[in-house]
Amino acid sequence: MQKIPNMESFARVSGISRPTVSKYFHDPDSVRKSTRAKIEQALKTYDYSPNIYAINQNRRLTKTIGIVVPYLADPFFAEMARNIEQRCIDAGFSPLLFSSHGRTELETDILRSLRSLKPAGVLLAPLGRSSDRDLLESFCEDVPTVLFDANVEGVGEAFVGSDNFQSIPLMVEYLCRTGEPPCFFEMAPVNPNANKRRRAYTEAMMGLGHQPHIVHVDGDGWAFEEIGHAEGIRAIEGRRFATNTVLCSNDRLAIGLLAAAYEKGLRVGRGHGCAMRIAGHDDHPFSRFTCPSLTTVAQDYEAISDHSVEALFAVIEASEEDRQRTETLFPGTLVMRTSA
Amino acid sequence: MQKIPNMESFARVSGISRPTVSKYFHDPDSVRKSTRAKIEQALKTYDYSPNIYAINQNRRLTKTIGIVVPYLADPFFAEMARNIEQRCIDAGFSPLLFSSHGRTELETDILRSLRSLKPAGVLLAPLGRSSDRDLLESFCEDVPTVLFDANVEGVGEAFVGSDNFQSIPLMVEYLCRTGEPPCFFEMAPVNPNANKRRRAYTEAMMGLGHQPHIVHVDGDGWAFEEIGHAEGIRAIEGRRFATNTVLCSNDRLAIGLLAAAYEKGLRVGRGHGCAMRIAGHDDHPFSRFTCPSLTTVAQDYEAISDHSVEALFAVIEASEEDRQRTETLFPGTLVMRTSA
DNA sequence: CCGAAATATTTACGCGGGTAAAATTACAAT
DNA sequence: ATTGTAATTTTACCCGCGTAAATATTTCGG
Repeated sequence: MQKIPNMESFARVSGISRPTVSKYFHDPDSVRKSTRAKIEQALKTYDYSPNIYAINQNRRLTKTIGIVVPYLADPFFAEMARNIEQRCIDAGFSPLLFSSHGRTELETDILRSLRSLKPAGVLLAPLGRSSDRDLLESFCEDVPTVLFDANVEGVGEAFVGSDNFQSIPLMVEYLCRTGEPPCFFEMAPVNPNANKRRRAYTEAMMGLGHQPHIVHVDGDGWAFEEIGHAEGIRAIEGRRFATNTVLCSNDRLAIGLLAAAYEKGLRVGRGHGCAMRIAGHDDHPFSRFTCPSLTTVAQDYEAISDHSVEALFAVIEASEEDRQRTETLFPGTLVMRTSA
Repeated sequence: MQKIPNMESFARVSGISRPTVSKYFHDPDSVRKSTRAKIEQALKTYDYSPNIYAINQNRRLTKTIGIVVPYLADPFFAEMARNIEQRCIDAGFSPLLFSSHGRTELETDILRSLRSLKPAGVLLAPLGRSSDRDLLESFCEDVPTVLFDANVEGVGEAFVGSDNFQSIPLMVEYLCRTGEPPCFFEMAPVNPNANKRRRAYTEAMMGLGHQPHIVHVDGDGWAFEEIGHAEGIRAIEGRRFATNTVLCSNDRLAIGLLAAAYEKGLRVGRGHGCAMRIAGHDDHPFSRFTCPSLTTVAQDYEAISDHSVEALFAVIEASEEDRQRTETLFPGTLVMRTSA
């Protein structure tokens, strides 16, 4: 199949003028039927596709959409990104995926290069605490941006996430009802969610008339399992868990703690002969396959990603005026498995 | 800080001609020192960066590098991609990351749009069996491509992966030496590696004078843990494992089988009181945190990604002539944990 | 079959910057 | 100071396509 270098030549061989061909590529239905037939015939005979760079250079807003997640090696974000990507494709956009890998410099680099790509919009799950707020703000002024997963107050056109103040009490209530009230196992918070979860835990416990017990451990970065494991062992050895039930700030931490308990010979579960109960939060894709399987709260991945995308499209289509920032929180659902 | 719309204006305010500024942006050292100082001074005073689309449109080879993996929700590929991304950035390229999500159509879509991006090169971990070979071939003719993880015979400028015929025998030998000879637990192969591993297993067993036992289970797609779990339970119930030791085709399958064994009340490990031993292959990032921790063969992630990138750079810099296709296999190392 | 509105196509120009070749400059050696 | 040469800078002309305005064509009521 003969390759055609540019639209000019392609227009010539299809017997149509170049601008009409250009119209066709933007919207095949915008040209006369007979014209369209001619073009599509030519498309079968010759190998041609418009040059992406030339297309975008002279257009005010491109068809690309940036997706930025803090840590792609976390299957939670990988799944989320997958969902979002698909929605964008379905809507005729070209998604570009970036991961900050938990590093502030990378996030800023990504935003910088994203800005020069002039994307139609960006879906951003920010690092959170360690994000460069000034940069974020100025970025969001240039590019329609929807935040998801982690909120940064006042930044972006919308925020979509899950409602920690609903999900954590849900779990606390369940744990209290079925056994000893839980301690809360957390690490240094990487984003606002962690803080909210701690507060939600404390409030829920107080509400039920129990004394909250927070086991706070050190550890930086995104190697949550590692932290949960190493610090879990230390916490167990130091008898830092006041009750036999531990609610972890997230599933990955719980997976680490599960490994710690196993190593220390503690049987985890709610049956007889079990020394401890462990619960998580997020319904991580691997939580079904831990031993024992992890009782957790499922975030509504799909609702969050779907709604994020829709919110972004709404912003893109709306004019500058209606820039009413919205925050949407989805409730979690209890996933009872065998660990608690 | 005042925004400057294009290079023309920027050149004017810095008192230099546009083409010289253009040169500067390609290589700051290629202009006279005094010129560079002027430009960098202006860069501090005004806000300007060249338009990406305009830059690339008229250049034969861009500075973008495509990275394509079959399934990004698999932390193995996520880690790999992270590594590769970083190397590309360090070398002054702009990596773009894509995931086929295990679907052939998506892989072809990605390759198609990648081709029109005119990337300097592409690092591709193909789906394997379900890849569109014709498309792959024609793609590789247009774009310098290095395959990694899964090979497609004869396609691309190079292949970099791990040596299944070294790693599997390593594990088989270890398992035979320390207990009952292993069965081999596998699912329908998604790529050539799976086939190689089965053959390597069979040969290794024969070589040691043992009868190979292959437990082949059904299951499509990339939900390996799910398959390992569901089919693992059936295999255990049906007593399909001829010995108490199971070598899984990969870690994710092993994670599923581990969950199955746990549910069936079978204690896994090599100590007394253990009913079975389970080993994996890949050293998946989560394998350290399974219960019990998974004995496996570590693929040399870093070596593979590093070498892939270097191979690609070599191809990019070399001329058309020296297109000697190379295959590089890295050996695995035994990671003894507690499951076998 | 006519004429006006609605569509479709063409004309003409611009976008932002790459890059060969010409012109200028710098620098070292006479 | 002069000259030769290498390094820089300019000149000049593209690239491939978007898009407003002008023109042509179709559609359709009457």
